[in-house]
Amino acid sequence: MSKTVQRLETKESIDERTQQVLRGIIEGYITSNEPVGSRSLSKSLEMGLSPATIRNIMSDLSDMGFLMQLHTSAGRIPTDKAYRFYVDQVVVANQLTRKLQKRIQEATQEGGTNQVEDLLISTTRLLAGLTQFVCLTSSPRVETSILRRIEFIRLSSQQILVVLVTRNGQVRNKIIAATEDLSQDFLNTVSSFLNDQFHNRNLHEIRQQILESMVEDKERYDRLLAQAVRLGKKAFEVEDAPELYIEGQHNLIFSERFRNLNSSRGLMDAFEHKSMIMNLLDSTVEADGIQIFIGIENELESLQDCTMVKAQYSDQSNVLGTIGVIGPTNMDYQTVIPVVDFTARILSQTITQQSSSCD
Amino acid sequence: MSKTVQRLETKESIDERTQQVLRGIIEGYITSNEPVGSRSLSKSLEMGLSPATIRNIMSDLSDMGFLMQLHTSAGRIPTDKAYRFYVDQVVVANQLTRKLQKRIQEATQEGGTNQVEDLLISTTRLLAGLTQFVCLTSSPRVETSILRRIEFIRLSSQQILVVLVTRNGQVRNKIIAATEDLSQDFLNTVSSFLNDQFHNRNLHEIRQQILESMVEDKERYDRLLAQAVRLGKKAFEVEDAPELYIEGQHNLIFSERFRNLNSSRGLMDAFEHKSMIMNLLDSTVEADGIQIFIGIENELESLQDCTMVKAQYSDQSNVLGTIGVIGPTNMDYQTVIPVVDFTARILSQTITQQSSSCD
DNA sequence: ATTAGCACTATCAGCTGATGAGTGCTAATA
DNA sequence: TATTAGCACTCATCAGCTGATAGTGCTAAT
Repeated sequence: MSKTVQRLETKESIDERTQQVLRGIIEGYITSNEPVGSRSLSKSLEMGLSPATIRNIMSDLSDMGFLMQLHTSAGRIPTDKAYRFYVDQVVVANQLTRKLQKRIQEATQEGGTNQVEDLLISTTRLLAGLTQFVCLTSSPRVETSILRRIEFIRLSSQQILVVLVTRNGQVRNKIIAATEDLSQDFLNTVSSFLNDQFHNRNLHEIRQQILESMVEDKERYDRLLAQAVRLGKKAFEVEDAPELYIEGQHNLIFSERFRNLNSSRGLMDAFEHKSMIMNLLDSTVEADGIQIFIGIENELESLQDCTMVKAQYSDQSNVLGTIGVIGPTNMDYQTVIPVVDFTARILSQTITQQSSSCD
Repeated sequence: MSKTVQRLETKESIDERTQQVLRGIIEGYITSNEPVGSRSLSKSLEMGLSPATIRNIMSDLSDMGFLMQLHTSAGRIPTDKAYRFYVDQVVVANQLTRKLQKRIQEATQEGGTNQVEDLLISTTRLLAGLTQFVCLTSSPRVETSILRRIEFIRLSSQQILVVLVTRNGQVRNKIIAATEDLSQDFLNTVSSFLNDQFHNRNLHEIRQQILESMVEDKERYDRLLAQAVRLGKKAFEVEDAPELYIEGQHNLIFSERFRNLNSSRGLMDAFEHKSMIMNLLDSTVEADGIQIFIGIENELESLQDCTMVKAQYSDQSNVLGTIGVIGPTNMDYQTVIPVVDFTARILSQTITQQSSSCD
């Protein structure tokens, strides 16, 4: 049933006037959230067309698959195909108001402790608040993060705390069990050995190399090296599951805009399966810029009544993660798109600043 | 409007048969979630009382304030006062099934990384799942936590990472700005100085003492001491806001049991004000055991359609925090109470194990 | 090519009467 | 005297009907 629709095409040539009518219907539906009928459109368009003429045009648009009716005597509403047309052909990259820009910038700046986690959470919350939709953010994959510093702290004879700092300011803690009692001094030697060895390498590479070291001739190891490898192995076994931040779920239920959604329940349930949502969020075709998935363009069935607008964020060199919102298909694309875009940019910028404050 | 009702009293002496009827109504309403009428009660009670007699008794109970009617021709439902009677007089501390006990124990055990945060989150989720209500847990107050270890890690000339480990296994990270470039060696000296000085003291005491040191004659300080105090001050300025974990909010909306709730919206909104909820959760009169707040016994207005069942958890010496559920007043007290109780015990037990694995 | 006119249709709010579950009261009963 | 049967009464709910409204499609006139 759920065959994957990559993207709806809108190549067909539609004559100018018809386009204008279509645009009118789409924007009417976006603002009113009500099916739009020929009479009211005739007035609001101010093109001097009678309702009857509009009806003819509407009929054509229905045949072309741009419009549909919920029931015979209701006005028409745009199909996913219409929104795709609208986004591709009509929406121009318009500027955000200075006011809004400032608001985003300020919100991103604040938040005392300058750790990435906090930044991501507050940004996610911000975007959920601004759009009144659900906002999702994937945290940087630890896999590809670059090691800035690793440190071992002896907690007791059986427990060692690993502190792992990545270049972009993520800090991970993990308590590992010690197989023998190691002194703090010894642990310091191990950390500085690992720091020297793996400085500025990404965690994936590091893990690889440690595994290789382990199969090498064990005879050749001195105690330091042996322990370094052993501790390193445990330390870098960071949970592969990158985190996903979700904010604004309550909008799904309380926001008026979501009201003609079939199953907000289904969506809520989907959000429980974080890994699935992660994949969806991070699966990205184009390298940069905004990506928009309208209705059935979404692979996930419970998302097929919604539009997802997302953008990647990155530091100076790498793509780190994705931030996006999920809203009704008749969202106000004209403002949502630039808001997501700008937020992602600011996020990138802030993270870049943080990670460049290394030595 | 919202005058504080500490606790509804149930001193009145009610004759045995009347009590049984009341109990029947309460349990009937708990299981069916429908007002219970005289006829059906007459059958289910099997006391050989005719509906008419039951009606008379019901009428008395209404006068005493134990029952009310939503409308004339509907059956009766228990008042908050009735639930209070039920909880105090009727519900006996019954045992959980072995099966359920095992389930709680297992769920608490798992979860690889043995840090308190993860434990609290997974326990909160567990309890929300078991009860199908909303579950709240307050994390241990950092204020009163006992220092196990503090460590400074030089990230760059301007940034120092503070790692703070408490006795019960909480790890806090904080990046602080350095006023001058300090070597890692020097930082190590500072950490071990602070560790010596403050080992096994709670953070609140430590902060006090540092402040006192600062006002002492500064002339007498050598460089080490001066820096130790300065860094220590920043390091121990941990955010005072303890964390609050909330799980199962969707039950509020999707669970059948919450259906006769006036405003789930109001509750959802209340949950946004975490500090307020925190206070509510942590404000505790009695020292230990289960605490139950029924309907209007709750101070918070939006909670007055609900019952909150909570219990504190602790390590070997101190109360650490509170775990509780919020559900409809006609929840199944017979099982909810022991579930919360048992979960809190297991939580205490697990945390105690963790912190006793120090040297 | 456009439009006016008309028949058609679905939804919605408001009204109706029937039904049923429940009560309270009173008088009969054990 | 406590219990119960009987009866009148009260509401909430539901199905079915109503007219109003807002939309459409089609056809014939412009």
